[in-house]
Amino acid sequence: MQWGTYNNHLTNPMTRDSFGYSFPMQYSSGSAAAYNYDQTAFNNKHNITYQCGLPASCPRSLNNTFDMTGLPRAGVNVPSFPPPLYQMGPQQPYEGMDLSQSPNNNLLQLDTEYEDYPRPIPENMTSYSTPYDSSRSSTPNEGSPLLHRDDGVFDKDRPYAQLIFDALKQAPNHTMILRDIYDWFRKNTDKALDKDTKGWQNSIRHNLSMNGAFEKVDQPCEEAKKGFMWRLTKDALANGVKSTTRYRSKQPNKRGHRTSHYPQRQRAGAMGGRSAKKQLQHRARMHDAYRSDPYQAPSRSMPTPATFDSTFNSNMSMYSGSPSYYSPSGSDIDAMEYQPEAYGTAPEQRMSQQIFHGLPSAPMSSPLASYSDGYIQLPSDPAVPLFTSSPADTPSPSVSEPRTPDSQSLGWEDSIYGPMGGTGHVGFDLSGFSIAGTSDIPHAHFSHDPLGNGE
DNA sequence: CTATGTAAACAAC
DNA sequence: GTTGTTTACATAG
Repeated sequence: MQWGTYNNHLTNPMTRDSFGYSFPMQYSSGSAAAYNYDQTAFNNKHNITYQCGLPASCPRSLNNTFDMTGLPRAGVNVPSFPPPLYQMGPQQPYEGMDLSQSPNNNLLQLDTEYEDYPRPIPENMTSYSTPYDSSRSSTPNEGSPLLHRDDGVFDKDRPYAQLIFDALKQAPNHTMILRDIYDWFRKNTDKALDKDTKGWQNSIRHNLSMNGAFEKVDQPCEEAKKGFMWRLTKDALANGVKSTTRYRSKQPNKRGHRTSHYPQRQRAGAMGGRSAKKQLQHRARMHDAYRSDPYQAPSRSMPTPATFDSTFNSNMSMYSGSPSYYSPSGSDIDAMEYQPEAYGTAPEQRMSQQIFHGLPSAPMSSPLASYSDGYIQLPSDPAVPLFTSSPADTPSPSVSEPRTPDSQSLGWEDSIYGPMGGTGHVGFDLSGFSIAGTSDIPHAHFSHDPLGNGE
């Protein structure tokens, strides 16, 4: 695990206390208030999304509440600004820790969840507040305690995913637009030194798309050209960014098996454009339910036996009583990537999930049929259980089973989990959803309106 | 084999 | 042209 060699203390522009928590230097590190902070006030529903801003507001606009670092300006009272505890850095498995040898790594981090992520946005914070001004007439890092170039803070040899993680981590709400990420790279890395090639930008986009640590924010910016905002997932914030490869095809490289020069596959990018459109259309409803998950691509095959893996972490929080891995490549990192255990669950429950995480599971079957457009077909008979334990020869669920790796915006506190360690019961978290149509419509449509704006 | 970087096709805007 | 998705391929280890 290459990243295990990185010293996060150096790369993280936070101070780190003896507990491994990181606080922005601007705050008092190690204060009793920080450790004993009552988080209940911040355990509210997190209907705050990263709005592109109030009308006529777009990401790059700064506001008077926060400075360019995203921290409150001096003298500005921001009552709802997250407490220092919110600024804890992730318990990243650095310092030589080998993730592949620690499938229960999260067990060591039971207390590191972020109960309210995304963090609240102050009322008077009108928009995404970029630390980078588009004019770039000056160096936005000047005077900032958070950003220091040329002092070794940013390791220039780290992979893109890590660098993007750093960029987003220190951005307000851990959210940036692509161009700001570009700017961050220009300022803080050497990836962009070669101005003749745009490959580094391509790589950034590739990582944003392919790495589950990054997610698009629901609302596209009003200036369409700026695209969406990208945000760290709460999982990434808690556990750090992981391999982008995790999200790549597990299909063996068929190189050399071709009989023609033309690729025997779906055209590269064909899914991209169309799915992007689909996502635009269904974003509010499905909330990117199937973003960046190659396992559910119709062109891919589901491994057998038909086990639901723990990465099936949909907005419905389909949760097997004994989650199993889909890890065709045998990677433990894969298996732990999207463990839902840390989100909104009590420590003891998470402990249970941890305990059961590694146990073998019975194959699950489901009458659910789903469609690549985000629709899901429910059994017409409500008596039909949605999931049951099944013999291995039971047909597997569709490979296009909708799932929600992007999970930040709703309901993850309210997940209704099935009995842990049971025999295949599952819980659905349908909070935030409504079903358009009637119960006897097989082709039910899950809609989602996190902002309550109507659709 | 995995992790990573890069190129590129492609769609939408 | 930009943004986003996806696949392919090369390379290091």
